[in-house]
Amino acid sequence: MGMTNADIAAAFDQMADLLDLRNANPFRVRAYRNASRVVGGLKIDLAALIDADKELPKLPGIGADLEEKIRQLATSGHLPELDRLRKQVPAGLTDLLRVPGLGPRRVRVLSDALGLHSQVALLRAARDGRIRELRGFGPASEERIAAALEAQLSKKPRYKLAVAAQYADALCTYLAKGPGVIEVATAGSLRRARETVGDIDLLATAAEGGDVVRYFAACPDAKRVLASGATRGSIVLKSGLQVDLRVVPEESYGAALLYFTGSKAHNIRLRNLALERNLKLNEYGLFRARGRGREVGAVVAGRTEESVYAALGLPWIAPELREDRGEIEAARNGELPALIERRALRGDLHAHTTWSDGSATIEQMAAGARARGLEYLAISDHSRRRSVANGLDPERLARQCADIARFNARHADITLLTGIECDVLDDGILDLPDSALAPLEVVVAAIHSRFNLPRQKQTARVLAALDNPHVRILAHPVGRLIGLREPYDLDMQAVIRKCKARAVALELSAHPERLALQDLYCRMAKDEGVLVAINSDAHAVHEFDNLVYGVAQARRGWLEAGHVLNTRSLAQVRTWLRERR
DNA sequence: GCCGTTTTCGGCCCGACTGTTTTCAGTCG
Repeated sequence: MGMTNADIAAAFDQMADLLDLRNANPFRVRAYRNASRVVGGLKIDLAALIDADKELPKLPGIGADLEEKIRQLATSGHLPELDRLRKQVPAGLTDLLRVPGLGPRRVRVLSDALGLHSQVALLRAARDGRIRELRGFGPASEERIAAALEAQLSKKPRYKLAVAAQYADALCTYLAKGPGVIEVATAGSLRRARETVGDIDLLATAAEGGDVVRYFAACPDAKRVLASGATRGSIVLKSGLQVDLRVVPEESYGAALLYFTGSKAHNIRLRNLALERNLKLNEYGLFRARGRGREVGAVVAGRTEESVYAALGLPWIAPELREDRGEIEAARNGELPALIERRALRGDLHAHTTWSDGSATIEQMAAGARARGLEYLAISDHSRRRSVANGLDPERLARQCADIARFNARHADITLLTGIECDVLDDGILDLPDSALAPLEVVVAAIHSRFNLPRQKQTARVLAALDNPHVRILAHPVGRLIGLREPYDLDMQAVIRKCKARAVALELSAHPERLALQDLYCRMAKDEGVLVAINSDAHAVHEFDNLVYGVAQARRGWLEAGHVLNTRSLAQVRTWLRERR
């Protein structure tokens, strides 16, 4: 039936939406949302396991009932209960849940009182002034709904990590000069280094919060102020990016940073751990629980993140791991990975020059790499099929190799490796003949055409390319461009197994538009014993700076330095590159 | 719907802000 984990997760999410709208038990709704997240974050392919008649592993938050529903989905592609619910709830109503400020209760009011079942109809009603008459709504709500819909219908994008990081840096500098501000930090998905960021979360410490929030709201780049209170403020920048600020006293810094960094699922796990120890965790600290309700006792921890984790019996957990994908268990068992850091990278195995579509010469790129602490750099320009990129044919490639040899003879502070980013043609044949590839040190295979082949054909094409004995690295394996082009349809499990069999490394492109391998595939590669190469794919000198984002993505994928090819010394990398299987 | 070395029933994370109220529900993160 071809049900992927993502399909199953989507079905559970729809169940949650529909149950929410039908006013079901909120904990039941949460169980479905939780299950959706768990299934969506799995490395193993559930449908494949069921197909092969194997036992499903015990998954947290998935009991007998949800396991049975997973089986139904995997075998039939349908969930009878979901189909039933769909008939009971007007189509389109779940779209209204996506409107900021609207939850299940208010959507139900809109549906019952005005028969509104779509965002377009809702916008019309808001403009006609029909919303303000409803119980629980007013002129301000109507205004906000109209504004949110207009923004949403014209699509509110998520921002690439590298872009959001620039706004965050500027705001941190501004905030640090605020009244009574002691410390400023970024939190949220930005600190967890997710590949895209929906909004920016900032944290500041100060004795008096209200002044800081007012100073924040008056920031020159703010277009609109959404909220402004004694400890929290929220603004929209001129670029459309939303920024939330939280201000806490110094002694709560660690607890607040933890709380504001998330993820939500990670926080809930921590709060449950606290409850088990008769403690209570909130953004102000970890406290002894006293009786029921909101009353709390003496503070146990909170000044630093480390102190809170320690009081819960855990070592500090890196933000990139905080997704409730097993990091709590790993921490408890002392099995947290020693995550790779940027300084562990000793080289870069994919970069371009003016020989194809790069903007800098071989000499300039080498100097830029050296200035950023790299000891070696592979020059891998495009192959001839990329004619728009001035791709290299065998004759030009041979001349470039001679150039590189001359460079290496003259320079001792960095070593260049000869290479190519070679196009994979339609049936998995490479763009250059073996005679041209054989003398090279690094052949990076890449797909730049026919992205919409069906899954089976695309996979066969990639597997065939991997059978070429000269291929050592598979470039940006899913071809996606964040926000521009979806990943092409590929059986990554099969590709990773083939890489293992052929001793080919998978590239994690640090280019901000790509940032692929995605985190889940990094973990898959690690589990299968396939090396990852974190490469810049730099077309200009400053693009070596992107390597830090590649490293961040690798950290989200639980990778240690030992799992990454270009943390090795030049001699070790050359040995590895020469190996054939 | 899940979960359990005190439990197979009765819990389920927790607080801030807003708008619409006249003390609080709904939404959000």
